[in-house]
Amino acid sequence: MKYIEKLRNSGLRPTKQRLKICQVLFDSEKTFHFTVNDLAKKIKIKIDSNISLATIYNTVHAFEKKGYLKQIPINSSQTYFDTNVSDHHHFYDLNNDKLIDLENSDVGPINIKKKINGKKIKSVEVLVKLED
Amino acid sequence: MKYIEKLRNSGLRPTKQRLKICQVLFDSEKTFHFTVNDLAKKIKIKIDSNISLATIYNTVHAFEKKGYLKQIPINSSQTYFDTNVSDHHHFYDLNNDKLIDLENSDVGPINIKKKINGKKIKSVEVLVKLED
DNA sequence: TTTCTACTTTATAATGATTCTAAAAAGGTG
DNA sequence: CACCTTTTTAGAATCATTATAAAGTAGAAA
Repeated sequence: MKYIEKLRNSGLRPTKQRLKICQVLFDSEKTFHFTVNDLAKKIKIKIDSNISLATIYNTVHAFEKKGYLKQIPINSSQTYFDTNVSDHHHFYDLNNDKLIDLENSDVGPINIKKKINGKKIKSVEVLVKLED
Repeated sequence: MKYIEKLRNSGLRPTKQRLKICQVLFDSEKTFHFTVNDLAKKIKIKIDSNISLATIYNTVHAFEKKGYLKQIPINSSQTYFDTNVSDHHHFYDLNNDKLIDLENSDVGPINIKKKINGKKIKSVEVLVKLED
């Protein structure tokens, strides 16, 4: 099945639970943003099965480390993840805590002129806060 | 004293504790980044007095709401604040969890081309992740 | 298939930052 | 000073996340 490779690449055995998590994460047409709690609910609804939070955390973190998921840099009580792993940015609507993708092409090139000794840039992420 | 106005502007009475917090936050030559825990330690060392965490949280949040402090958008178990409230950005060194200011002039203009219906932009923040 | 071992899952406990609470203390106005 | 409101504080509560350890499963090898 198509998710086995993704799991193995992430250093995880393809178990029933993990394949179900993959289904919810990667089977949908559109990418989406989620917290671990959101994901747990979605799994319960879509797959009608209870997977323990520990397993979900474990799987999500492995995917994140491997680049199959991205963490969204934002201050919130929960950690937000994105199934869109392309190079892009976010709007954050302060009035309802919703995130909206901002494509790279909608921001234009960002040129970081300052260099830090011995360090290289891993990512450049823009967060645009919105209000009414 | 110079911090009384800042406190009153933030809707807070100038109490002994809050004036001490102001001293540590705003008396230094350079701006700095901190977590509430960092700040509590700094107060203990510099002012040699114990102010309860509840009071520090309360004061920091009031200043943040009023714009005398900024929250730094980043995923971390603790919330990071910045006494530099000018329009600027950050490097985040993943190897040691340290933040470094990135002045606006080191990034160049950022042009957000996408508009969201009925919403206005409150801030545009760039986070540049660094690694060895 | 059977066995064996390492990896998984899970419920539950532990952790740690932040928020809440309620009683005692302090601010500040008259 | 008197009074009332705000504040401080220690400690409890909350809540996301991580750790634990016992029972289950994957998968390689015989």
